[in-house]
Amino acid sequence: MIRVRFAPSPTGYLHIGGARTFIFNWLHARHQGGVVVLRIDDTDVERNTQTSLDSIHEGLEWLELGWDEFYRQSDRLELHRQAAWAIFEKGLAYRDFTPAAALSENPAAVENPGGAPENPGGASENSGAPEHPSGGWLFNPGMRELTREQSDRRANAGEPFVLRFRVPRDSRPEVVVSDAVYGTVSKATADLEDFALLRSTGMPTYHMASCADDADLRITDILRGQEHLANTFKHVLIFEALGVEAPKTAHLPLLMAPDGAKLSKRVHGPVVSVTTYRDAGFLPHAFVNFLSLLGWSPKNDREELSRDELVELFSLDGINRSNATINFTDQEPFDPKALWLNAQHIRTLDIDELARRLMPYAQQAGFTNATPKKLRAIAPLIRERIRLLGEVATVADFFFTEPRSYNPADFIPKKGDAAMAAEALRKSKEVLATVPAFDHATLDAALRAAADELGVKAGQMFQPVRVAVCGRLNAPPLFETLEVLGRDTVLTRLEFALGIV
RNA sequence: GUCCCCAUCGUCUAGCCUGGCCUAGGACACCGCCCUUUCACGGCGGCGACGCGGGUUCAAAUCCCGCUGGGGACGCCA
Repeated sequence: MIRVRFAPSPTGYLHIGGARTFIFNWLHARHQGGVVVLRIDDTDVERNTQTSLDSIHEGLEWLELGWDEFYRQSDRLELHRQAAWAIFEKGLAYRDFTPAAALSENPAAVENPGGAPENPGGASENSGAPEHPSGGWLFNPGMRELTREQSDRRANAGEPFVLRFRVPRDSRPEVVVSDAVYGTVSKATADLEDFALLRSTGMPTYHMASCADDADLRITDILRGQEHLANTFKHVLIFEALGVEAPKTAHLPLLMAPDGAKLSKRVHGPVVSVTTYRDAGFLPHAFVNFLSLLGWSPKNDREELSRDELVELFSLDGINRSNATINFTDQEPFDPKALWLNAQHIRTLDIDELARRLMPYAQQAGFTNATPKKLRAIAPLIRERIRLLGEVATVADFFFTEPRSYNPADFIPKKGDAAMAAEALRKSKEVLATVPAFDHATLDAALRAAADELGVKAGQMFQPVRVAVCGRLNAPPLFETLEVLGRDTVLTRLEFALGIV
């Protein structure tokens, strides 16, 4: 049984990259009838916020995909600590008593945490910490060699320490990872630093908590962003130290912003937030469909895929290795392809569902008279004309409110003048006041006959009427629109327009 | 700086592993035409890419090497 997990840390809202990782996990699990675990990786007490946790839930729920099991790492700290000490007992980890403060006093360590010496010649005087022959911090001096007795004595005396993994640089040349996407990737142990397992506060680090939980929750497959590929070497070491089999991994290519950098909440702002998509009127599935195509392909030229098709077609083999750029600007926050896919999915919705999904957006637009019945009547008229559900506000406004600010020039038909427009309006009003029924067929016949009588083309007849009832040049088909609006409203607007032309 | 990864139209991608069917396919966007009472939908067509340089081979987008470019990771963050 496949078991996957999505493990966000509650330090910001759910963004597109996180959503995609979740979607891939979900698809991978559902494809083979597996289990989806949602695990909140909240071991960084300093940065966790309830707002963020709520945002993650809100975002994931909106996707309408669901998950099967839920955990919070903060509820499982004892497990993580036990795992860390078990590694210590095996001699595979050691206490590092180097004060955290000493490190932050070192300007180079703060401004240049990567370890690249700004002044190579003076690097050694910075800390005296062992560095990789070609740069890069490996471990703090003296700590690795402490005997168990010395270590215990200092710990018992209350001296704070962090527990570090003892990377076996002497006994083992490299760590090899077999990734479902990137293939066999290896890293020399000489390039791996002694990473922390437990902080001086006793809290587990991400590496420790993540691995201990993956083992305990029997996670079989890990799908996550490629930024974690380098961490995987450390994790392999932890799993081995724990004596468990490491889960299979599949690292996903990163989602990039148009500026070329990794998508980030901090620099790219709300345009990458899942709720921004929801609020604008994306259909959850269209959003899922769009993200599923970023870094993955069914390889059969299909793009519009239903949820079942996605589950059916999804395979790790279809995941690419190169990063994908998602297009957005401050003015247009949505990738044109996402917009197109959303429009496509809107068109496949049946009218009742479309009307139902339109309701919140109509209310949001302030259309207090929006009823399910009215939206049901309008939905077919705008289904092919909106890309976002939120566009109901601008495309269907005249169904709910009186048109304002007419542009008199709009009334003038092609190859016509104001007199022709006024004539068309007068005639229409006369005909529509007496027409036996207010339905498409009757309206069509009556208005065309009226145009003939006036000696104008149908288009010249319809344009002034359309502008009178809709307030603008471009609108849904005229007869259906008149039908939905009803005779009284239409007559009133025609009368009003007559006063403008 | 060190390590790891990546490299096909503006963007998302197919093709690469198992060289020839590739005068490189699809989609979005853009442009044009058609349909049409406007808009939209739809249909048709156009524009547009194998980063560079060496190899290997009868033959390379596909294999190898180098270069360049891009990204990521190097924390008592995740």
